Amino acid sequence: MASKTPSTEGPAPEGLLLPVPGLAYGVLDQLLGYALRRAQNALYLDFYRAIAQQGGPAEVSPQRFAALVLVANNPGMRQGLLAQAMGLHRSGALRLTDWLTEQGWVERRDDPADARSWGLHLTAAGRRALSKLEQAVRAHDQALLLGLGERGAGLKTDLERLAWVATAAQTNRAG
Amino acid sequence: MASKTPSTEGPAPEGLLLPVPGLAYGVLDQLLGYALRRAQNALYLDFYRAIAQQGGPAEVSPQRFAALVLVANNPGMRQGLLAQAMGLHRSGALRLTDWLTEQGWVERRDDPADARSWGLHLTAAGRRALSKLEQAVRAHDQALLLGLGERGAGLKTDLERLAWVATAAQTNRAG
DNA sequence: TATTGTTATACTCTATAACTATA
DNA sequence: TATAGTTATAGAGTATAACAATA
Repeated sequence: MASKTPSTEGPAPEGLLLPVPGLAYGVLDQLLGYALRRAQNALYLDFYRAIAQQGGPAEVSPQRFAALVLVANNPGMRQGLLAQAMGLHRSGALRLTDWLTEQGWVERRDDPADARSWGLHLTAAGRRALSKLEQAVRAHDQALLLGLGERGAGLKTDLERLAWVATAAQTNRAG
Repeated sequence: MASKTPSTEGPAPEGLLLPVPGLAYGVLDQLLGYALRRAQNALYLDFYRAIAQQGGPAEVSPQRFAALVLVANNPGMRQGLLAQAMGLHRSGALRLTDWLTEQGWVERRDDPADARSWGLHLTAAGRRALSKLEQAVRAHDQALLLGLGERGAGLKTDLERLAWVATAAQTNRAG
């Protein structure tokens, strides 16, 4: 490895990433990966709009939303498991949990099975917040599916398969 | 807007973001957006592997690769245009250009039409580097398409459409 | 000895604001 | 007065390493 292993660096799409008329994109136009990046960028930005518009609290990133959903659906889950599920380091899951706790949405309770661990639980306020957020996110997603027409359903399946293929490629190459 | 407009915040997927067996994902499993995030995450990580494996210089992120391609295909393009094409602030394009220049891949020349601007150009080394990188990236992308079978081609089209739909949704909502 | 969570720190990427020089 | 690029700085997000408590 040339230097520090950039393996887990962040991509961080930012502003709108759209084709600029008159610009030549070369290979990029042919790459599935670039099309994926553009789509992800657009959805990411739209996610915030959807939440803000709905009156939901800003600062709820897709990641924070995902964490809230996971805790809601897996009451008592450990922080470390949250980290694993979200592809984060333990310290990252800590920050995430801190933030959710500061919002009053999540609670750390003692884990009866292991005194080192926390069990994460939604508070009543967390359930209310999630309910609103989930509604907004669902509507947002539905609108996209609608815009895609009949291909929408297949797209989701294809993306899941793509994630699988890319991961398998990694495993093969690494292992 | 509720607070500071998080509009252009970075998502920064990190480690591998895969379904953890036994964990309940709730809505996430139903969301196109989450499937997209997972796919993007997997491809992003695989991109580095593909480049590193091919012997290419590490630290070449998808973004840096894209910038290199853009400069190659639009000789003399201004930094500001690069920023626009990549959804970045001017200062971000500056850093990006600085890095490419440090690698000896890109050169800033005076823009004959506007003394305030630079014209960005690939160096000979840049052309060589791009040639190697492009080969690796193309192979990487091809492997993914292959893994997807007949749905691969359609997927790219669908993603482009999805980006368009999400962007239109934003514009409608904002405007 | 390994694991869970924490703390402190550093690194990367991005944006904002103020500045220079051109237009 | 507006634009291109720069500089300096701040902010969000992540990782690393060392530590305490527990397994």
